[in-house]
Amino acid sequence: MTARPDPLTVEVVDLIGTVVARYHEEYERAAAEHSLTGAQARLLRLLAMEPMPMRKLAQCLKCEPSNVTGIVDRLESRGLVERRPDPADRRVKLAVPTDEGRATADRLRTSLDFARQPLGRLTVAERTLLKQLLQRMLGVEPEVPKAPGTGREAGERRRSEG
Amino acid sequence: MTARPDPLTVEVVDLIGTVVARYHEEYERAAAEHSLTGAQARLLRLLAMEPMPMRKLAQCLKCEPSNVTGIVDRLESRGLVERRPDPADRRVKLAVPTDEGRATADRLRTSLDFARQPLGRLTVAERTLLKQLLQRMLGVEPEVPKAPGTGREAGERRRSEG
DNA sequence: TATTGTTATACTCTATAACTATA
DNA sequence: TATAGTTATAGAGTATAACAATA
Repeated sequence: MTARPDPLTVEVVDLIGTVVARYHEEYERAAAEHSLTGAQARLLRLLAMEPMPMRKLAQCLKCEPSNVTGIVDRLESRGLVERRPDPADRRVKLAVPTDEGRATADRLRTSLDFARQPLGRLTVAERTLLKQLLQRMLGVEPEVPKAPGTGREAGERRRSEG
Repeated sequence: MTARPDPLTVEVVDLIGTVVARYHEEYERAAAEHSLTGAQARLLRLLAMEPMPMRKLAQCLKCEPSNVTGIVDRLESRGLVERRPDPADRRVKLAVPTDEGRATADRLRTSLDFARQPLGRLTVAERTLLKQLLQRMLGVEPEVPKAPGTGREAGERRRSEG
């Protein structure tokens, strides 16, 4: 019967699944509003933060470099991205957003009000709490571990599944 | 400029983005382990919970009915799913998992240890808290609102640091 | 030789529109 | 007429393999 985790964990996982689904719908919707696919939107947002070589784009997007060629092609044909030679290494092409590309990326971010909409239901205290829980869940170190023992070290482990 | 939300909200949104990315990687990886695509895995898991007509599958998957035809075709050609006529309405075809399909769906669920892995880092109390926060964020009513004030008022704040 | 980016190929997913067989 | 499912079509993303230019 492939034992399931305890009911609480299942509930939380289901909730996370719902969050994931909504996040994606929202992302695709926002991208489509600008006539972009999800992949194009993700690539454009990456470049808006920092221009980079094709190879690095592939790493960031976790896909094969050959795919990046096509996605950048489509963005370039719409005047949102440019390919520039890297003076230091003539094999490398740097993908750089045009001014219009940057503007689109900016509007895209604004459209992504998944940020504010659902989170708006939470108080500041709750958001802080959620942040801490997600950080712990993801194994991310809190940014300011001032005190040596940040609170919950090994003391209160409590796992509940088989 | 397009004013950004406050830094705390941005941080939480970024964390949620990370959760979403990991969830997807994990899902695709688990599906690939069984030589399934993500879409095929999602459809098969739906059917394992409850056989349903093609039309309803499309609604659940939030895609066009014509897509479902192809996905079911591929699963059927591998012997994981069957199409059965609906006695009540001869236009309708019910998609039903075969025994092997059910077994695959079950193994798939087990592979999805995204469930236990990251959540294992949280104590039971933390998981409960996370559940409540996500429910509030998603606007989902807690399932047993016995008492008029369901609890998450101001009384039981419990943060573990900060 | 190794690396960067591209091309060629094949498969899947996706939406749209037109078709069929039922209702 | 309306509905369920399919087919046909086209575009996009994906991985693999082979290739050119450069290192």
